Amino acid sequence: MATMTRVAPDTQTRILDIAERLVQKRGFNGFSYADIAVELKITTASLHYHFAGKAELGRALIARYSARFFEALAAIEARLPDADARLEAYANLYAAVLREKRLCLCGMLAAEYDTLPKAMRESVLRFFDENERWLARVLEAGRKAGSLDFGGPPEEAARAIVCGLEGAMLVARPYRDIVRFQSAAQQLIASFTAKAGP
Amino acid sequence: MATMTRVAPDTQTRILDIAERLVQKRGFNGFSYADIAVELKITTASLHYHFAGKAELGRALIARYSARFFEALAAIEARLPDADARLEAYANLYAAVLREKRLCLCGMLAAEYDTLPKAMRESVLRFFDENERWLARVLEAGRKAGSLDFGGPPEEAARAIVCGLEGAMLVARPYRDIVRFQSAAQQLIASFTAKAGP
DNA sequence: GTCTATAGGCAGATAGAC
DNA sequence: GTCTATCTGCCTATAGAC
Repeated sequence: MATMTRVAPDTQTRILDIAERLVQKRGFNGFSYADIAVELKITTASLHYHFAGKAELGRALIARYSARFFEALAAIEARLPDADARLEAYANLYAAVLREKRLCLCGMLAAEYDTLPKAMRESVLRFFDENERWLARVLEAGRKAGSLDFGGPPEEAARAIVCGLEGAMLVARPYRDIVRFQSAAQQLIASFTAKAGP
Repeated sequence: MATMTRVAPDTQTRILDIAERLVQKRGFNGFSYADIAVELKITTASLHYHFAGKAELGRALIARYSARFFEALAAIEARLPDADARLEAYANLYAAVLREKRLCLCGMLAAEYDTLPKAMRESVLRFFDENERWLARVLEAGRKAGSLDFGGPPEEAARAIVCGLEGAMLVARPYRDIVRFQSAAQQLIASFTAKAGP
């Protein structure tokens, strides 16, 4: 069992925390080592001790972000048995990010994809892939159980959900309007939910 | 009546053409005056004669892109009387952009919103606003005519469509997979289309 | 691990000649 | 309109001391 002790985060972790926020808010091309250094009150030279270059830092960011996200998905499965509740919880993961006025890390990197170091590109796509696989399983199970209703293969439905939620974040964020996101997300999920009735 | 004569584009237009492509592919923070200068075979100093700074260039890009987009919307209305056909044509505008491996200009700028010169921000939001207004009118008319079917106010449905299409471009582009976009767009539109039936 | 110092490059921008 | 020349600033990155 994990202990409850919270130790102060080490330098590597703090670098990742700051860099993650900067990428999600300003993009990978919108921040510099200097931004991190100022906030952490160390020099840019010291940053290079922890991460050889921006590309390596970027790779580490995606790896940590993905790992945490997939842990959150596992937690949803452990906590909620129903497919429709799982879908709602999934959308709430996105909402929580938006509430901090951030974009999904990989959504932001998708926009900047053409300018990313090669080492980062593949792992951005794998993030989406794994999201879609998880959603497809949820959707398939929900359809079998009768709580969800949609036509076509669950993989395609899963892709539409990822697209819809990423897009809702992208558009809602500059308006600073969480309601805009919630509305789009709710309509999206509703279009996969079985209608009660005759 | 407009003449059929195509004159060679002037320098301003060529600058805008190149810059537009660069922003849609690489982002506003992902290209420089030097990139344009090389391609146009003039110096960066000359660029400053046509556009005082990058912010002014950015403003001009949004203005031209928006104007053309709204012209395209007017053309759809002139050509297609049915709401469901108009929706499909609307999605095809996005698909045409994606086919050139570009993101929507304002979708890209939405991702970079926090780093944009102030002069550019407002016009990005106005682009989305006007898209939503147009869609809301189409949706409302379609519901009255019976070709479309959805619950809630047309303004909210319109927002969900903009979000869904922007997101589908964002995610599909790094995969270089137009089918991924088409699938998401089709599901989205289908969720607003009246079902034929008993 | 963190620092100072510095390299080398690229960014956006301007002055002034033609 | 376009050029050369130049500026200032920021960027990533490295060498080497502590």
